[in-house]
Formats: sequence, C-alpha cells, structure tokens
Amino acid sequence: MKKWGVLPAPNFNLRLTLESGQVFHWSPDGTGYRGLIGARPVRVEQIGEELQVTPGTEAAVARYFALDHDLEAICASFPADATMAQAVVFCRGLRLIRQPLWECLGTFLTSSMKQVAHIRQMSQALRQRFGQPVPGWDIPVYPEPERLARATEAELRACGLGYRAKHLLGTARSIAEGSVDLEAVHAMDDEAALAELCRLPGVGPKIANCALLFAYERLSAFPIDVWIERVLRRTYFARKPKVSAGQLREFAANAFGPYGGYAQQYLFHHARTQPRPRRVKTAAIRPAP
DNA sequence: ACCCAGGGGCAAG
DNA sequence: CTTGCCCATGGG
Repeated sequence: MKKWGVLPAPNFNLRLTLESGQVFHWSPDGTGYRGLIGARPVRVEQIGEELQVTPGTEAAVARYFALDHDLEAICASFPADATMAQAVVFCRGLRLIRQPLWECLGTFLTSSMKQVAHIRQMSQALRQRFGQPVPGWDIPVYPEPERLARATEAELRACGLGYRAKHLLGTARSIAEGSVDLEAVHAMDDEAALAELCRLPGVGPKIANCALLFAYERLSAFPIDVWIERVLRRTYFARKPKVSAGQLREFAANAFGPYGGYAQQYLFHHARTQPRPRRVKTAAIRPAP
C-alpha cells in the first residue's frame, strides 16, 4: 500500500492558502497539515511543486484547493497599482478554497468581531460537541444545520459563541426547516444570491460575500471588512477621506473585475500580516530611576 | 444617517 | 495581574 498520493501543484502555496483566514480547521502536522475536506480526513504536505496527500484523496484535494484556477490570468486582471502589485508578490500561490456551503457559512457567521485564534476555538468546540466523529481522526465533521437546530442557545454559548449563538441557531433553524435553501442559491445571480443569504439572522453583506466567495465560487464577490476598508481608503481614496461606505462598495464592485474576490483576499492577507505600526507614547521616554 | 451592545482571547503595560 | 483592542450585525 502506498504511503501517500502525489499530485502536481505548480503556482500553489499551501501554507499561504491555509493561513490566510479562509478556513479555520486545519492544523500543522509535522511539516504538513491535517484537516478535513467535508467529512473526509486528509493530510497534505507540500514538497516543492508537488503535494503529498492521503492516498485516494488526490482529486478531492485538487478540487478543494482550486488547483485549476489560472492564477496568471487572475493576477493579470487586477488593477495595476503599487499596493496591489505588492500584495500579488507577497501572496504568490495563494488560492481560494472551494469550501462546503454550510461549513463555510456557519464558520463565517461565528467569525464576526473575532480574531482567527478564537474563530478556530469556536469552530473546534462546535465540531467536538455536535459534529460526527471521524474514526482515527482528531477533528469531527462540522455539524449539520439539522443538528444545530436541535441545540439550545445555551449549549451554543457553551462553545464560546457569545451573542453569535442566537444567530447561528436562528440560521441553522431557517435552513433545517427549509425556509432558506443553500443549494438553491447556486442558481441565483450574484445580487439575488447576496439578498437570499442576507435573509438569515446574523448574516449581513460581509458574511454573505465571504460565503459567495469561499463556497459558491463567485470569484467577483468582494467582502469588505475593516482591514480591506482601510486598504481601499488609503490606496484609492487618499485624497477623499470622507468617502462613504456605500461609495467604497460601489468602487470595489467596479474597479476589481471578475476576480475581485482574489484581489480582495490578496490585499486582505497582505495588510493583515504587515507588522502593525507601534503606537508611540510621549511618556515612553522616562528619566532613568 | 449615527450610536452602541456584545464576548472572550490576547498583547501590552 | 489589569486594561484596551479586536470590529459584523442588528436594533434603537
């Protein structure tokens, strides 16, 4: 029996892809990562321009990590400014993962006002408490809406969700009872899809756009969080400090084209990983004792 | 259009 | 140890 499967992965960076804030349930495993693709346990490690993966998962891995996306063409479509160019260099090989619909929407619903470390903890707690165990694997499957719909708000709060417990419960119930059909959103145009997802409690434009981008393969979807908002204001509206949120949304939709979501992810990850400028206090210089 | 609650990990002091 | 930061959504 083979120890692992091998597949070619040119112009791909596994670490950047898994650590750019798209997905929160993969963990380092030696020099690779272990995680789940849906319900399927996978270990993956990058060796140069090849991936070594759990035998039999090659096709699933290639699809999940979107190895078919033409990054050359995608990057060539971006606006040609210095900020964008720096982000492209920094994020070379970063790909937008094709995530399961509910797992993606549920996870981003709980991400509001949270940093990556805590999103990971909440996601892990929900999986441990409500998810289907995977034999021989330390991470359970993300719990189905039907399972969460049967939980109480207090049980979800016990997973560290805080006020998000109410939103996740309401959304799980809406989906479980069929008043929103996540599969049906596939057939809608971008505007209708966004509106449909925003009917769910706790889902606004930011989270709906994350789901459209990371799960529905709408590569033009452009989630705007405060990091991206800062980048847009600084880069494209440096001389218009009063530009409104609505104007920013309109600008993003028009200026970034069919792969705007990729541009957004690169700008986001680049901005997030730059060292924050230290705040210098005037009192920092004190006379020696 | 503006304002603020909400919750807990985490970095800084 | 204590304080302040993080920063989406919904409801007033």
